[in-house]
Amino acid sequence: MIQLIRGFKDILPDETQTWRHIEDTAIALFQSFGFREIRLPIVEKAELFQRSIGEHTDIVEKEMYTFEGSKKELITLRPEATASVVRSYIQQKLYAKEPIQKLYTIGPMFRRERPQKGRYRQFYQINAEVFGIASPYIDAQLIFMLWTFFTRLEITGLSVQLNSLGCPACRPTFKEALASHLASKNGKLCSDCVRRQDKNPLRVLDCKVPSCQEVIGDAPSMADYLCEDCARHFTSVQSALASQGIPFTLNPRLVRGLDYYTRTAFEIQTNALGAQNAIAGGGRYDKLVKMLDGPEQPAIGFAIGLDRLVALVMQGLAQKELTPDIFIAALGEETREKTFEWSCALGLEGIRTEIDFSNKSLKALMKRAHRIGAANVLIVGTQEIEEGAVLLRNMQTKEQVAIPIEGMVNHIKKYLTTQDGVV
RNA sequence: GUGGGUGUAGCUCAGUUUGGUAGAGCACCUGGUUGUGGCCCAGGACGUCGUGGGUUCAAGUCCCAUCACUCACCCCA
Repeated sequence: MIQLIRGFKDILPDETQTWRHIEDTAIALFQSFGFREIRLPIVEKAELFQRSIGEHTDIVEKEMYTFEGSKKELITLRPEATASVVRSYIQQKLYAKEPIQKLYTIGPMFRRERPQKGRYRQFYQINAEVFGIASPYIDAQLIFMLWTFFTRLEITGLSVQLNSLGCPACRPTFKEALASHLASKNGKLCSDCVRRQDKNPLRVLDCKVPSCQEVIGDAPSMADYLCEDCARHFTSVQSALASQGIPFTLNPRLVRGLDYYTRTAFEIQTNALGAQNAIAGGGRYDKLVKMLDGPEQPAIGFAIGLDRLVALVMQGLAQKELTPDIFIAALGEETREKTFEWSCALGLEGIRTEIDFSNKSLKALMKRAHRIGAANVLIVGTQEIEEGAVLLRNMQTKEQVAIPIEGMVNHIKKYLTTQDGVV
């Protein structure tokens, strides 16, 4: 037996309803906030991610699926969407027509990590990005939209974690202060953090090793080092969020995994999925467009982890099964031609119809109809065809009525609507 | 990449300690009811015991390897 690849998964019909529901909810909401869909390739040049995400991030160092293309250039299965959106914004010169672009995209991402609950090597995200707006109000609006999204999905147990990562003007000062603090605690850091200390000291703030937690406890906080502009921006975001009643927690240790973030960073966390508690995250990346050879345009965006979200939604309400309105129980080969024709005609009318083409006893057919949850069974034997009327049985009330073959589809339509009215 | 747990029927699992004819419940099929579902009763089908090797007269059971799933570390959505 050929099995699927480690860390990948099939999404079966029992789940796809939920996926579609979530995607529909997101699309409807995002569109009301002025977002338009963009669809991008799932492969890009490796360089795009190296330059945007950062050489010294775990994603780039060890998690990307990279292979050699025909002209021996390195090609990567995208590990995230923002880089591609930015690339497209620049390459297609979307800014020329209108610098302000609000875009969303839905699709798979790939990272070679050890699979775990809520973590797959191919995982799905809904991304939303806003280009060309520097105002803190868009930060707040984006978070407001994200919060509304989860509210509409009736997800509970969520929190918004908020932080500011500063900008190139103030972050270096903070990095220095942090580095000297860490250096003073030499010997108390875990091996990973010793490595991070030089390359990316901010990451140490995120470490969960108890001994590191101690060191972090009295470490300097970014909030104390924000420059005037960043501080004002951050305050405005907070008051705008508060004015909309969005509950948020200031989390000075919230660090994004990608190097391109500046200023506002946020994450939506759940308490219901074990260790994989982040179901959405994002932030501002004001320098990235320029960094990738585009114009100087500010930007902000977020990503929602669909796999985890589906798991949450499935924990809640059971999804509605799509059950047949009509099950055609055809008795014997002599009825096949007619019942086949009717099943097509009913399907055309939007009536969910199921038919069994095998030669089974009526008992077996009734059993199957019951099993798949059919609301009604159309019983058709040679006798019915001769008499010009077939039997329609309501599986719940057990009531059976004769339906004339002449104009049958209309009769059934009428019957179903009165049925809905009664129920 | 590191550590723990688990792989036996379509599903949930027992059997592994102490090697000796592969099991239960649910689901499925047939019949009881000659053309009517759910409940009941009777019968039936379904397994290379994850895979490969080894030990043994004999392996689901012991040993080695390997794969997959799973949880945690790590990372992140």
